Amino acid sequence: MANEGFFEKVYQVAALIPYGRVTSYGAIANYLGASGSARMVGWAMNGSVKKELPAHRVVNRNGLLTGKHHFQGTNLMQQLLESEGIEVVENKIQNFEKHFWDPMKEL
DNA sequence: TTAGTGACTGGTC
DNA sequence: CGACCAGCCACTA
Repeated sequence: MANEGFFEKVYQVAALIPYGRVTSYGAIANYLGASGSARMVGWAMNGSVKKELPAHRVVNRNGLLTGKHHFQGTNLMQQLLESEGIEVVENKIQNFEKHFWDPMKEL
């Protein structure tokens, strides 16, 4: 687990997010040891679709679907989250702490 | 090469 | 408690 670069690790963690769970960019960045570089996690997610990553399970620390704009349009991200049993209202996850998945804690 | 931008976060006012 | 500022690193023009 030392060959991967920053992006590879981001992809790895994102791919490990279990069904019905969500995490934040900061959590991933912190797990990678780059807590101050949460933006890079978001930038890495730029190729999430190509990497087939469940980017819809990754939101900012507020549980807000900040990146939903990068999805196919509009409510696709919210739709996916709701399909997994996650309550989403106005692009915001309800009970975020309850659905939160911490890579540092789970991994 | 320099400058600008961005799927973020934490602290301060 | 809502809004603003600064730090962070990679990529594009």
